[in-house]
Amino acid sequence: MPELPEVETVVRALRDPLVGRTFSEFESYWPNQIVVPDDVEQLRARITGRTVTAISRRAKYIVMTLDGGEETLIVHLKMTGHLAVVPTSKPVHKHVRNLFRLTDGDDLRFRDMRKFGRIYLVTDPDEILAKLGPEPLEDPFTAEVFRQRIAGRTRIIKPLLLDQTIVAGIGNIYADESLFFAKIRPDRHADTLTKAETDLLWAGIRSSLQNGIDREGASIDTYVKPDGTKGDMQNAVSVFRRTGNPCYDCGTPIERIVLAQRSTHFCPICQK
DNA sequence: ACCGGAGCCTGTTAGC
DNA sequence: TGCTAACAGGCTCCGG
Repeated sequence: MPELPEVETVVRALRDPLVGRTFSEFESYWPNQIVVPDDVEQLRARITGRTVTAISRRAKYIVMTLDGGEETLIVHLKMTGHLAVVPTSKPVHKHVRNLFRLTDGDDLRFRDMRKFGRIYLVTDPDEILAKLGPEPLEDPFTAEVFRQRIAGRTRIIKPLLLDQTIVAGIGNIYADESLFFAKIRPDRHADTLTKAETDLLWAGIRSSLQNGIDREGASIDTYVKPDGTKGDMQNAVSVFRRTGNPCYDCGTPIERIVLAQRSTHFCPICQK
């Protein structure tokens, strides 16, 4: 499941093959993934002839700026999305849902087994991105800012971490890993955390996400890098999907519970 | 403010 | 062995 580190890895891999390239055609095999504009024809008309001038990431969104500055193409991979630049001559994989043809013999292909991924073409990116909380790895996101953003919140901490308006980019894997780092049980209510615990959680968010980026993502379900190879973060998780296996710190079997309809993994001894 | 549930989806897996 | 049902989950919307 692509979260911030996985999306960052995808963006870095796409930058070289995509920036400077021009869209020449667009083919949609599953138009439901296109949220805006309303119809495929409009999307096709607005991107044809446009050149990608920049690609970046905001939370889990991939943001492609097109020349002229009037259009921004935004893609969210959700659960099983996979975005890659491949030669047009290559057979189209059965899970390719939307295909952007480029002028020089390549395609930007959006593969997505479960069709949860979303495509947006907007003139103002804020239409999609404005509601997001701060980027957890950027300088403005200090421990102080984190404390303020959860101040007064009574919700259970794990679902709170998954709320993209509080902090952007954390998903199920890195929420569990951050809480393990901070030795906080995922079912604690946010208003019971001490300042020291909140600071530790802030550090846990930063270090687990950075570790994920350094290892080029966690290939636990279907996630692979644009070139099809696996990331390495799945080999470095402390608790995620390790149910029943011994905690690396104390040997106690990792437990699995469900919080807000999400499977949640933690060490019942290390995490208080 | 917060919670729970439905919906979007399909490949994999658990259970009969 | 072969079938069905449950499960996985990021995000949005709805009702309470």
